Formats: sequence, structure tokens, C-alpha cells
Amino acid sequence: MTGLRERKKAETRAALGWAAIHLTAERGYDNVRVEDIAEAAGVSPRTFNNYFSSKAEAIASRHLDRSLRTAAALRERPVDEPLWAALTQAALEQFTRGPEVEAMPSPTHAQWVAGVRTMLAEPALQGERLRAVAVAEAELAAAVAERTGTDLATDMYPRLVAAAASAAVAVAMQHYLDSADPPAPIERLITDAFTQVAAGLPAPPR
Amino acid sequence: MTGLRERKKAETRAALGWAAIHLTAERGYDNVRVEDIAEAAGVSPRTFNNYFSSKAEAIASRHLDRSLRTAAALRERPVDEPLWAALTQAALEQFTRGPEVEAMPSPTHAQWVAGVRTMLAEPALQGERLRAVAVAEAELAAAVAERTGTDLATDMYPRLVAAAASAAVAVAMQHYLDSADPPAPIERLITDAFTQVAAGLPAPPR
DNA sequence: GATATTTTTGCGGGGCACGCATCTTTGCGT
DNA sequence: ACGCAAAGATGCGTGCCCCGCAAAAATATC
Repeated sequence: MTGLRERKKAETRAALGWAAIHLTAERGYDNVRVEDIAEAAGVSPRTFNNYFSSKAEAIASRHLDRSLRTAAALRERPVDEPLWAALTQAALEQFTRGPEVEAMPSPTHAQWVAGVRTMLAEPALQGERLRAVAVAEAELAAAVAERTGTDLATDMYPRLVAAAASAAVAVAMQHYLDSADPPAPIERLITDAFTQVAAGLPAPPR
Repeated sequence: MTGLRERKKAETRAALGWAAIHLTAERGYDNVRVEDIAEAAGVSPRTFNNYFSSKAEAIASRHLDRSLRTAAALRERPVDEPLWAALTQAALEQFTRGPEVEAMPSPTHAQWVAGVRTMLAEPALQGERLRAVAVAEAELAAAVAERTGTDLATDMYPRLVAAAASAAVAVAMQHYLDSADPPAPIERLITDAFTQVAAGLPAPPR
């Protein structure tokens, strides 16, 4: 059962995370104070640090949540699906755009994308983002171990798979952001990346 | 030519980095103040921030340097060596222990390892470490692109290779630290990891 | 409705990162 | 050898961040 307490906590957390991202994309990382984020979310500044232990962590929180969902998605895939096909699908599922982005008016949208790009370039945030990916990777490794019947404690295999899958997604996203004109569809990039990794990344003929 | 100026800068940087690691492994991350690190390196506290923009960055600096050396090492490998063999060797080269560690007396050494483990577990450092790896990965990708005649701007291939290689090293290191009793030789773990990745990480028979 | 738990909030402290002005060191041309 | 220009080191001051602690408010339990 989902009590009022838990729901409110989740809402506050989401509000703080979203406010942190929104304000940062709008004004730039160090023109946003914790105080501003707290105000936008309707809580006291002190409360901010009850939810996140740093400004960076708040901003990275959505990325963390989404990354964790990949592991959960893998567990939902049919057990008889081949591993790499299941991984690819699990990853793809995370890239259907949510309503709060879709509902954004178009001219604003361009500014938004630019703001996000600037945000991602901020060194102070990259570390936290990568840490989020690492946390999710552990979950993914556990799911892979379960699915393939390997042992996390003795085999490197599940961790290698999880790391390679994370890398595929990361590279595809980077490629998408870099060459956004014209923007190659992210779905194709992800599929491509997974295919190459699953083929062992052979050196191309020269 | 390597002037006095550059040499002194490099020395100061190294001294700060080493002091940061040493003190942190000894006392724990938040029992070390920037002031202490500066003092140990023989410079003023203000100077610390001329070299590193955070305590975490200073601690991760050696890791960054070592990671960057992998990319440099790849460039030194013979051009006719197959890609994955060259990558494996380049990575292996970075794991011959330096004299300042080798020279450490054995009882102290145990404490040292424990200290380092605690240090690596510190959340505040993990992000910075990962960021260092990411920076090195970009270098590695460039080296791979060069060696394979692919194009960084249009092909995901070199980045995927770099990411997969980084992941192989990271997983091997993690495995090494986790199962350190008995400690499997790191060289074998790395070689194993690279072999699996280059084979496309096929699902094992159940 | 009264009591017990959880969460929020205000306050205060210790530290960190950095801009700016100043002083010192190094490099170089004559 | 000397002095000037460039680069680095230092001290000071500022704004912000993160967190411990204890009181107050909100929610759950009976």
C-alpha cells in the first residue's frame, strides 16, 4: 500500500529534481543556488539536503532513475529472448519521450535543448552523472547474472555485459547530441551500437 | 625543451596529487582538509586551487594520468598488431607497479591497501574518478580512430571500442579488489576481460 | 482523540572554491 | 650581468555549500 507519506516524499523528490534541472538548463549551473531550487519546489533550503547530498546529485537524479529502469526492463523481457536482443529492447524502451517534454512549445524547445547541452558540458555534473550510470550498471549486472545463470561473485561476465551495454547507450547518446544536425534517430543509433558490441567490435577492413 | 618552470609546475602538481592520496588513504576523505594537503606539498592553500579545482580532482589526478597513458601506449604499439591485441597490451603496461609503492614496507602495505579501498568507496570521489576515465576514453577513441582509419565524427566505432576497453579494465580492477583473497593476478583478469569483450560477450550455454 | 513516529525547518559551524590585487620567481633580450 | 616582461605563488575577502542538532509540524496508529 502506498501511504500518503511515501507519496509526498516521492513528489517532493521529483519536484526538487525537476526544479534543479529546469533552473540549471535555463540559467547555467552556477547561477542557480540551492535556495532557488528549494524555493521552486516549495520546501525549505535545509530540506533540500534531506533528499540530495549535493546540487549535482539532484540534477543527476532523473538520469539515475532512468538508468535504473533499464535494469528493471531487462527483467521484464521474455526469458527465451536472446540476451543481446533483450538488452537492446530494454535500452530502447527508455527513450520514448515523456509527456512533460513532448508538451513543450516548439520555440522554447530549441532553447531547452541548448540549455541541456550546456548543462551536460558542466564538469561539476559529469562526475555525478557517471556515478549514476555506475550505480545502475550494478543493477543491470545483477539482472544479467540472473538471466544467464552466471555468478556475480566469481564471473566477470555479467559485469562486462552490463558495462558494455551501458557504454553502447552512452556512445549512442553522445553521438546523437554531437551530430544533431541532421539528428539521426536515437533508436537507430542505439540498435547499431548494440549490434556492433555484440559482434565483438571487429576492426574494419582498411 | 623542458624549462625549469615547467618542471617545477609538474613537480608541484605531482606533490599535491600524491599528498592528497596519501593523506586520504591514511585518515579518510573528510578528515583531510585542503590546508593539510597544501602543507604536505609545501605550498600555500591558495595555490592548491591553482592546480586542482577540487579536493576530489586532486585525488583522482593520478588515476587520470595513468588512464591517459593507456591511450599513449596504444599509439606506441606496432601498427601491424591486431587492434584488440594492441589494446590489451597497452592496458597491461599500465599495471606494472611503480617504485614508490613497491618500496613500501610490508606491514604498512596492508594498511595502505585497506586505506585505498576505503578511499575508493567514498562516493564523493567516485564521480571524479569516473570523469577521469571518461576524459582518457576520449583520447583512446582518437587513437583508435587513427589506427583503424575510422572517423570520430561520423562513426561510433572508435568510441565504442574505447568505451568497451575502458570497461574491460574497470571490471577487471573491480573484480581484483573484490575477490582479493586469494588475489587473482590482475594481468590474467585484464587479459580475460579483453578476450571476452573481443568475442562479443556471447551468452554462455545454460 | 491521544500518543508515537517521521519529516520539515531554522540555526550555526566548518570548509571549500575562487576573484582580485600584490609580491616573487623565471625567462630572455641586450 | 642586468633589467624588463611574463608567469606563478600568496593573502585576503566573499559567497555558497553541506551537515549536525534540536525544536516544531505533519502523519500514522490505536
